[in-house]
Amino acid sequence: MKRIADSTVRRLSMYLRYLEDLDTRGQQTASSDELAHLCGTTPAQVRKDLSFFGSFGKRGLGYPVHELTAHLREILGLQREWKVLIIGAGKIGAALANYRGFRQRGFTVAGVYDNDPHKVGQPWGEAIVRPMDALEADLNRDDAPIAVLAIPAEGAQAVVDRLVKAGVRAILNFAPTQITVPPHVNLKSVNMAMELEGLSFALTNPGYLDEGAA
Amino acid sequence: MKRIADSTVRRLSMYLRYLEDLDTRGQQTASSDELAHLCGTTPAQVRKDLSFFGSFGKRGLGYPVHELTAHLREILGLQREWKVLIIGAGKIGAALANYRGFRQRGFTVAGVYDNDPHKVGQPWGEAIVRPMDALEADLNRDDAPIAVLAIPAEGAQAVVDRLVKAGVRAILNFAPTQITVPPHVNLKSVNMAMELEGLSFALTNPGYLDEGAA
DNA sequence: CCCTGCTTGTGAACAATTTCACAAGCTCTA
DNA sequence: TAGAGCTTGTGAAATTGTTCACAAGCAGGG
Repeated sequence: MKRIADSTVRRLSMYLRYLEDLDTRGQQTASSDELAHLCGTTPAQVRKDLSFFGSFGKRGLGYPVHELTAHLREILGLQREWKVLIIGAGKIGAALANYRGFRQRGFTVAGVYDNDPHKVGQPWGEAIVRPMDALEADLNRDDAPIAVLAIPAEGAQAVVDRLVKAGVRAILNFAPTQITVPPHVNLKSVNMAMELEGLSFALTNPGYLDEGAA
Repeated sequence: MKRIADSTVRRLSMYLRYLEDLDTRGQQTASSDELAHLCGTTPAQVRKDLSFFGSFGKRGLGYPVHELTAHLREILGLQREWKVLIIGAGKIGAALANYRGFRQRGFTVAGVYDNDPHKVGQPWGEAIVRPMDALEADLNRDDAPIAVLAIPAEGAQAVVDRLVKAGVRAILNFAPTQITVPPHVNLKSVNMAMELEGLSFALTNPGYLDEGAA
């Protein structure tokens, strides 16, 4: 019954990635210290993060790698398959679909949608690009719960509204604009321009100092 | 002399985007309330964020759109041109380079690098893909301060080490792996798999509840 | 010029997250 | 069985980030 911080979930995801590595290499146990070093955090943080969900470790020994991997997969909801709709048959969507970790983690592309008549009907990975207008009908049939929004900012909100109305319950937004959704829908936004501007800020204001404008 | 939170910088970036919009539309002033609604935050947050850098508003009126736009550009270091190296001539790099906000904000692609002999020498946007081996020599010549890492996880750290040694001072990492850099180098990581897993978690554990494992 | 209505700027209160510090507990050895 | 050496799990403290609440200040009207 406890709220889990977003940052915690992101770290869990990272723990999982490295535990999988260790597991493949046959390592039996890993200490919070080892995990912390791999993931660039602190041992205390690792222990606290995991403790929200149970006691998975053995004192004096560390965490059993294989078991913890399974627990994390379950916590993150990765034992099942997630169908993913990709909205926008451009470079970003292609990058995502090509990414092999995508499928390894149980995410499969259920469909690709675009407005551009030149793209509609073209093969795209293992799918065929479908017209945006088919969204609603397809959704009723397939019931894909996650949508990746990889279209320009203009019109993004309108597409989101359609997705939400059609029953999508989670959206990963790459459009560089603010999107609003009803509270029962989960939204995450990734904004590449924003990240670059963060770097620009850091380079311009070394050490994050306030230059005292006036 | 005050530390600025990462979240604050991201919001500044968002304020700038919407202020530019308002400015193009000829709007003279904007209140913290209006900005907050556009950006999905609170008026108090807007005022606090801006107050770290000065007093840009007029009480009773709001903020002068055009002026504040200029101030934010300066704060974020966007009056100058930033040269960006793209490491990895794949889909992600292409998505970034294609993105029009990229150039609008003063980021220009200074070079694209890849190891794949099939890609080296090919035209790529307005650049020509160069071999990874040319990195060091080119950097001495061009001195590009920002690098975008769009290569697989394997070998990412090695490439980063080379970039750092060659004088790169900011890195935007899309490789799904933990990267370490010396303290004088700025690093931001974007991990698409992690974001999707965050959605999976949210869908699996509605309301972010602790299911009380045992 | 004074009053009303509105909006900023900001210290102080609050909330969330991270770090600390240490008791509890496991394994191995003798 | 007792003791040494580790490492977990977790309340409490510290730190970091957000929200509140209100005095200060500007514009416009009478």
